[in-house]
Amino acid sequence: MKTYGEYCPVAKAAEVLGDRWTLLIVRDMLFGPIGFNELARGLPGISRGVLSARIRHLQRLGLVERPDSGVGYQLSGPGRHLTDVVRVLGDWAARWIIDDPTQAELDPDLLVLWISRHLAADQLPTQKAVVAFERSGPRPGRLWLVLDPGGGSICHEDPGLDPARYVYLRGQTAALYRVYMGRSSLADERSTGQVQLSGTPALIHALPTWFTWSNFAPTVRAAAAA
Amino acid sequence: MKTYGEYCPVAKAAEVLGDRWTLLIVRDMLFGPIGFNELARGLPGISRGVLSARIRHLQRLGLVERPDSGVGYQLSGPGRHLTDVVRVLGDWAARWIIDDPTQAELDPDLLVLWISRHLAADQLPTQKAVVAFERSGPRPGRLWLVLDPGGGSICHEDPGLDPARYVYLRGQTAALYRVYMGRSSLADERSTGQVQLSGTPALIHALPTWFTWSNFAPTVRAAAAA
DNA sequence: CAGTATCCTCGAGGATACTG
DNA sequence: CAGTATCCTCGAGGATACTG
Repeated sequence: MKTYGEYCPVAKAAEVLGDRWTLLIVRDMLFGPIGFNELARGLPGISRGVLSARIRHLQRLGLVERPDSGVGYQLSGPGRHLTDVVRVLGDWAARWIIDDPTQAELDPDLLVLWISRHLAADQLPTQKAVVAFERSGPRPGRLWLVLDPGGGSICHEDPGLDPARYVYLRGQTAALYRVYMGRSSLADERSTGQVQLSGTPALIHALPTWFTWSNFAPTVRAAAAA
Repeated sequence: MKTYGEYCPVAKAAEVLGDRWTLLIVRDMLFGPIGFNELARGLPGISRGVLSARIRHLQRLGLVERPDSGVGYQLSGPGRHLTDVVRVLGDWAARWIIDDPTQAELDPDLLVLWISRHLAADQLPTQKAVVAFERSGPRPGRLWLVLDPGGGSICHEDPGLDPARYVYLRGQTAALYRVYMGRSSLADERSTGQVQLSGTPALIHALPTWFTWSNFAPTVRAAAAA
């Protein structure tokens, strides 16, 4: 990283975190240990070379380390203290900057990935259940999120489980992004028909309890209320 | 700025603040309205073209505006909320990153500029007083800080005021940087002879009350104590 | 004081293919 | 899965001189 040559903590922080992608890598490591390819998947557009260089740089600074398991990476003690930094940056942008998503930002894979990273661990179905995301609009497509008490996993093909364990979530990607970011609620989007749930009634009823949505949704809601 | 194409507040914050120099420009605007050349002086190494482009960008985003006076720039409402962001970033680096200054970071002009921006407004001398900074070491030199109740101004020539209103602060730049950043105290550096005060006794006695030092000094001290 | 205009270089990083 | 290696381009931004 280019330095500033200033003996100032703000300049130091900018040197450490100011490289392109670095802050987003830290953000994605805040959820716990994560592998190289999983990081790459969550950062569309990053090249493998850059991701590799960033991780090595963060390791050299002592902010990222190998987990005891030896696979993937995790934040070190000092790195975990970046939680506050990421939260404050995100809260600021959620309050003052963020608008509706642009067309280019409507990445359905990323959305489902993020949704799958924000699950209510204690509310998940005791028996495997499948949320089938079906997006309408310009580029229709499907994704399946398989949930069990241990968490969720994303499939690009129908996992082919018991049909009674499916719930279908249909709508435009933009509508689901709004729900995720706290610009609207699932209930609102359902009542306006932007998002439709179908499938097993018990699962339709339970689905809203599974997702906790974006960490910044409360701030977005507070900003909208102000 | 390059975008990330992600609908995420953290990515948005990184897009807005992630350009080289931007965060430091915001930092220097947090003290109140400031002019173009004054900004450039506080950011050694920035080119006038880049500074101009950054300011215009921040204006377009609505984070920076012209003060009512029409001269210089100031943060807007949303921009002022970056106070938290800058503080958290700096606190993190002050706690986990910052070390003693490197040789390249020992810029005496910048140090005196920063000292002059952190004055205890209600403790300043009622009559003009001059702090003459005399640095020893590889590149000796002098700077004069003229204080009055309205604040301070830096001179590169002896302002030639009443000699009874002078206090001389001698030492190596590194020692004064340590004091500024909270890695040591003025009293400590004086007791070890790293910094020497001479001149009018009443001013020597009063001098420690004039300076509040870096905003991050308390965090640096807390980190050292831990 | 407060910028704008021009030139020029270097390196950041995207794309891609490859390896263990 | 987890990276490394290579190529290539483009644009960021430093240096400098100039203007109102």
